[in-house]
Amino acid sequence: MVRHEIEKAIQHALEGMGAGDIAFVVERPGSMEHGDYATNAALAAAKVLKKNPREVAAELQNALGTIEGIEKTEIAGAGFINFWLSNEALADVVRAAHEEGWGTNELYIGKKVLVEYTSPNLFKPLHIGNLVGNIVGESVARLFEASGADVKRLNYPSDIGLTIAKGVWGLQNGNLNAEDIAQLGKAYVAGNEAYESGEAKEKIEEINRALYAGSNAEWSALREKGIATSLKHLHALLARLGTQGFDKEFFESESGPLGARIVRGEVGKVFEESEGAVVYKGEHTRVFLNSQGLPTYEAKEVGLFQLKSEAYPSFDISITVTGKEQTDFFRIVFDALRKLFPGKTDGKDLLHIPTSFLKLTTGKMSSRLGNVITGESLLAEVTEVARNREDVAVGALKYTVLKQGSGKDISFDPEKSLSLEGDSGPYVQYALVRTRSLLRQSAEAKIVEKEFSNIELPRLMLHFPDAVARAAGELEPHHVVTYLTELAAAFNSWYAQERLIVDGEVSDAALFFVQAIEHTLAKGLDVLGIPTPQEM
RNA sequence: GCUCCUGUGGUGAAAUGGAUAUCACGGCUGGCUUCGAACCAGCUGUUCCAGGUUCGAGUCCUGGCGGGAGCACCA
Repeated sequence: MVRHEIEKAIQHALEGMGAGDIAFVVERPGSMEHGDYATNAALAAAKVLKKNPREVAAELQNALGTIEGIEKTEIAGAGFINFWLSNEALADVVRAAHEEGWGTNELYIGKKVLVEYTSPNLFKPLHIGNLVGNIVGESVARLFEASGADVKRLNYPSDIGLTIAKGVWGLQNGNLNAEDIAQLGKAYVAGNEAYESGEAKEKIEEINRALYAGSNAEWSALREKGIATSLKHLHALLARLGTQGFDKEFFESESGPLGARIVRGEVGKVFEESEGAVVYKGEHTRVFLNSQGLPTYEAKEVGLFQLKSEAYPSFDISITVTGKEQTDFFRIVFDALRKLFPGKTDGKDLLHIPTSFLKLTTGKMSSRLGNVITGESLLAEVTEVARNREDVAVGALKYTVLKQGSGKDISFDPEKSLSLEGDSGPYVQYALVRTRSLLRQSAEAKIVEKEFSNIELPRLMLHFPDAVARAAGELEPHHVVTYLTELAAAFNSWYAQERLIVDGEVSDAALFFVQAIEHTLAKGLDVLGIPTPQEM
């Protein structure tokens, strides 16, 4: 890596100038006019040396000597030093893009990372929020993998509780088939209505208690059947979204009782009793066991953590992806977990990734679908706009979710996200498709040995691994999205001006170059979990 | 009320304390006998306000104002 060579040279030069311990960065400059890399080292050193920054820059520039791969350096602005790669170094970038490990880094090498995401309510259709969590979680998992980590994908479905009881009531009352996903959905809706209206509130609560206790064979059987149907359907839908199978699924029916037992054993130590409930007093008080002695969401997290650390005792980082409204909740729960399991949490990272709300902006869609927008109906709607291409629809959806930093709400307009013009998943997919189309057609052309040179695109490709590394380090996939859009735009612009295949002949060097772009776009999309179509 | 998040062109976003704040949409203008027009080329800004820290602030700090979320037995 040329960047490391630059860093080494600067460090060495600074030591010679008596400023060896200052912090500096070598980064991508804001504009390509400022070279391929820039450093603020002289600005930082000037402060320590109490000298004029531009003088320090000149001194530093002289002290750098020759750096492999660097053709030119220049002092600019307040005292930046800009670096330009040599043509040979840029050719190396194109070559590197053909290698297996292109775009990977070693940020998390040797680390075991647990990523829990999606976490649906079984019996209920996958909700838009679940969809967002799935998209973010999958990309984060892939970013960790690209950074050398051993990733375990985890799912934590809710398989017991009021939702399930409503569904079981609906199944029984309507005599519906628990093995049919459509009928299962109807059963939940019916149960929910009956509960809300008061028509069967007591009955459903009775079912709920019986399911927890396992005291009614018929109800329990309906529950089991419904769960199996629901899970199967869930896995099929997630596969369509490009989620690789989960390594493990933990269920609330396991985590609840386990968590309750652990919490009960720690009353008077980590937890205390208050108004008949068992609470944890952290930043503020949270209830872990309610006054009936039943585990709340909090205690279930305790059980879940126990299950996770039994399955993967040597994990280094444990991540939970959920809606951002749970941020505060997780802060306190993680705090409690550290007190509860010091041996299992010391030196480990427990992280929560908050996901944004997806706000649909078209009236058309919400009116057609009503208030409840399921992940599946959204996907169907977007697919229709995407000329019936589900892979393009998935790309549009995922791009929209991943293109911005976490914490902000996402406005999603199915029309605009699939607009024929830029800044969308299909835009990047389209650029990729063009490279692939070029490569296909080149296969039928005569390959000739001919010079080919393009500086612009290799200068951009140079920064691909850094974009992935930064996204992985910050847990912010949008850095990759931004980068890919820029690369796709640069490629499209080049493509509009240049012809590759002329009179049935194509230059071997040009072909090699297009392959490099194809690899970069494809690997970038892949790390986001966005489909990489052959044609559109 | 307390706590956390957030405020950037008409709209949606980007910018690890750095250089002339970068893209996209919409709008206007032009481009398909051409390797794919889901594309390309061109035209349009008080970073909410006021102070402060810094060689340098959209970014950090303080105080306002606006938006969102969370604050005891739901998940």
